[in-house]
Amino acid sequence: MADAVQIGKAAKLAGISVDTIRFYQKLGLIDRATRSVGGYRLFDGQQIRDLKFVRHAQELGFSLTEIKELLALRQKHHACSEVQSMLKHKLTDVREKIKSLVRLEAEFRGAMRNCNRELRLKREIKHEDCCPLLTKLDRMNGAKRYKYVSSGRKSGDK
Amino acid sequence: MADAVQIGKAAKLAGISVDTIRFYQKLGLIDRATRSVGGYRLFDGQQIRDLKFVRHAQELGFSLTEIKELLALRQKHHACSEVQSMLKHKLTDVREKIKSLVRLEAEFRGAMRNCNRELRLKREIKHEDCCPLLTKLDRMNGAKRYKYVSSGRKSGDK
DNA sequence: CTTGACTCTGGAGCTAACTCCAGGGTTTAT
DNA sequence: ATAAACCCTGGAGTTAGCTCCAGAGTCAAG
Repeated sequence: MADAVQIGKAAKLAGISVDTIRFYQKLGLIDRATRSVGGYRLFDGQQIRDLKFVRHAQELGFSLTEIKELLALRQKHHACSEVQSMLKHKLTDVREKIKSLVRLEAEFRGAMRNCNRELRLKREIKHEDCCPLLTKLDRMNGAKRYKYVSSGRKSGDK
Repeated sequence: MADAVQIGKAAKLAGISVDTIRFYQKLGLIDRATRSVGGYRLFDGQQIRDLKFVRHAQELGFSLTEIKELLALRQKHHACSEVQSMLKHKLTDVREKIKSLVRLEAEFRGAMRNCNRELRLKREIKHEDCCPLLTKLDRMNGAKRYKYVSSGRKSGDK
């Protein structure tokens, strides 16, 4: 049962980088890591699971701060209502994002269709009308502001 | 037609902060701003529209870098195919995000339902089982990694 | 001609979430 | 016993997208 692995292995198992694990530890996200005689961090199954927990929660749109709270809630394993209220928030969030994105998708699809059609009729039109996307962005009636970032992991992903 | 406004007014009209406008200008997003005798920036209708364009494009998930490209494409108003390819990319992006979020929403809803049911049966269960969300995060089979940020504008929004 | 509201510049600071580095120690295999 | 492959710490750097500030100039009103 003493499945203690060093940070490199842990990183591989959890699917994050060594530096990131250390970074999480600095933040206090995961702390109770034991050390080997030589001072190496040793991670057991539970801690690997914690790391994965962090990753998954991140995928679900929780910030590291929120994740810290979640982990805390989990420690005192109860407080269902607190988790619930975070959940409710997140759910609202997520629904808004979905709405915006669905609308966006439709607009993009529409823009593409127009674009294609007009490319086909190319010679007959003034070219400024060719890119309805740009026009659309010009005219857009401001949606509720939200942002998301393009999913680029810079490296450590190889 | 000479509807030239100063930066403060422009900011209000475009719905962004003065500092942000200057920041965009530094980035070269919008540059051809004329100046008054005293050196004040003056924005005309087109530039206000440009600023809104930036804001809208941001809402749609374009990064400032991408927006710069979009604006460039717009300048040479054609290059429909280039816009198209950005569009295609974005569309894929957006679809992925929607898929993740929809899955996420379902999970959240499920978690909430469980949570409620179990709260109702409270006395009969061991409390550790109460928060299926946490369990779920523990067990999750890693979705494709992506991130989005919670839509907080810090200030300048008042 | 003074006051107050606005604007200018350059540069520092901020948040999130890492990422990288130097200069060292540890482990393991040969 | 020495090299290769790990690991350690502390701290600096990165990216995106702002936000804030000081010190100074501009403009309109009274």
